[in-house]
Amino acid sequence: MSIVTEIKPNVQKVLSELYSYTATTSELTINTTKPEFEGDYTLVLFSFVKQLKKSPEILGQEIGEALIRNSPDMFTAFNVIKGFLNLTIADSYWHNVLQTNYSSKDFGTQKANNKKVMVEYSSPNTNKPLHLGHLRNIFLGWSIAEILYRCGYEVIKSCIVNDRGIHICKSMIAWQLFANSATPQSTNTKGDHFVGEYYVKFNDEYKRQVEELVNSGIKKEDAEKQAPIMAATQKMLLDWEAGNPEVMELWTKMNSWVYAGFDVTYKRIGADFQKMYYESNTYLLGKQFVEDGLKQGVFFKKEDGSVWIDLTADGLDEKLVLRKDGTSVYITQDLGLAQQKYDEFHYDQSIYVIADEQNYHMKVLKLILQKLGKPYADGIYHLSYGMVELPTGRMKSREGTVVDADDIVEEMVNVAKAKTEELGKVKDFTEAELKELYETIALGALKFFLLRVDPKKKMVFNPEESIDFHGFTGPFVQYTYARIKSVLRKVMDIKRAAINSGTLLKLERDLIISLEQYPSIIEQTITEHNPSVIAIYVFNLAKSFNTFYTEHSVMNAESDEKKQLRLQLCEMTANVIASGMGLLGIKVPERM
RNA sequence: GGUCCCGUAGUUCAAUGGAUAGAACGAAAGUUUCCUAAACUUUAGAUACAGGUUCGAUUCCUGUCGGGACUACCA
Repeated sequence: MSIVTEIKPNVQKVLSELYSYTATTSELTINTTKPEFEGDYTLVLFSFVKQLKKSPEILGQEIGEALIRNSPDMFTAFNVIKGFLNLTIADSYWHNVLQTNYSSKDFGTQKANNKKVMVEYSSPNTNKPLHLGHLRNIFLGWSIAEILYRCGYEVIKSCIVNDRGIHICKSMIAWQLFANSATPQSTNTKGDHFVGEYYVKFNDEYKRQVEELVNSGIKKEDAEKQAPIMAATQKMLLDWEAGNPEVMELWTKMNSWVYAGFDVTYKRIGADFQKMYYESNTYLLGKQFVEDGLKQGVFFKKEDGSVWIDLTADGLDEKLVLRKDGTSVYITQDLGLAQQKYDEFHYDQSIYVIADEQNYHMKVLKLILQKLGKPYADGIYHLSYGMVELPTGRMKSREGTVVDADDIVEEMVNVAKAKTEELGKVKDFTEAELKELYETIALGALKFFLLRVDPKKKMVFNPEESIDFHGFTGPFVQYTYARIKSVLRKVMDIKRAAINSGTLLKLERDLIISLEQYPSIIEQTITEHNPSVIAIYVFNLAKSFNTFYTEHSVMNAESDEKKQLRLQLCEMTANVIASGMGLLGIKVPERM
């Protein structure tokens, strides 16, 4: 139980005893005490002033005295400033926190809870390589899955691959036209990049053809339809839908190139999936919903035969669910896929990591499922995240301003290498160890950078400035860990006795207080679906440790008791850093 | 037009309605005979604007200005 949840019943008891007032837990506001005041945690008194008809000063005095009287083991001092009751928690309490948890590797995590949750993330198109936006998605999805897993959920990571449609045909057509049978192997190109090149070639050629037609006097709108390469693409899509063997073969071949490329990237950045869905298999799903929906009166049919749902009462619009030609649209497929996932896994929750441009779409999806009375509808959660933008604005593939995922990882690795060599601290590492270290630091920096911001908010990535290993970064936290391990390596053989007494110094105390908050931080992360809470926490913890470490020696502590205490502090800090970073998908190096 | 999101130091990000709005980078100045200086310490610097709600507002409400997303029988 966290210190805050322990303080609350004590306060409730006091309020009841002194004033016969019953306070609910949520009425009590308890914050950490600001550094400029004396105390560890602070009870905000203003909310009781009116009901209890006493001044904040008197209330604070009376409550403070009663708390110490009732629980001298927990509270040792208090002071009242304005409407704030600052409480000092007993050293013995903090000692106990440390003693109980310092060697635990899974402090803050939880036992199995028999809940099953699906996390769908990444969800790429198979016509181009992954970019920075995908990385935010992937790191977020992986992290939230890991956090839930470590907190007792059964987690199924899934991915819906957008492997069909007009955009896929575009790269296929361009390959037919321009590739001369070239392959990733023959050109020594990573498969997803190889296919992506043809997607770009398509657009270049398309633009050229449209321009040519416009110059010959055709209206732009018509030119866009008439361009031969576009007409060929449209035809290919029809052929694909008809199952034309030649087209299917090309499609299979090119997609396999892309998958081989994705696999390399996924492996390098540590992404994994238990279940892959392919849109080519799911795009016809969902039609059963149309029947059911019409029968239930949730959907209605227009004169032309198209089927709709009226969501105006919910503040949304009318939404099409079936075209007049009887084919399904995107939302229909998603209805079908949600059902298929449920049939397969019977999830309690289904989290979709999808960019915020689809907020409306996801709202509609959930709403329709609720209206259809699907038992799994309420468990659907859209983990919406903002776009990653460049200083110049939004990334646009057509303008070539997309930051490629593989490129940025490689660049980070190069910086990690250069910086490591410059510092020269690991000259005895083998080649393999160095390579691993560079990857650890590079991905640590990148993941931390993308995860430290609230997912809901859009963020800016500055290619020059974002590659930084100082300050609020992954490498800063990793470095703190490496330093601690360096100390601990030196005392491997020392037995650590239990330390239960002794006055804690300010910086020792600050560190324990911070460590104690870790479980609550994880809980907050889950309720908010927001890993940035952990990133911010773990950074502050590292900072807190560094301040302590600079000020107080561990090896040459004032007494053996202090030395033991600080070793425990070191070990617990290292464990929490490793754990927290692990929840973000970031490794921590023993040395760097 | 309608719906929704966002405007915080020069820049990138924080702040369950709580104290004097925190960090980081950048700028300026310091710290190493001592456990890793990828560190630590200090200084300067911000809530777009106008109202309202209340003991108290960056946070909630209204309006203005500015930015973005969505609003396809595209996915």
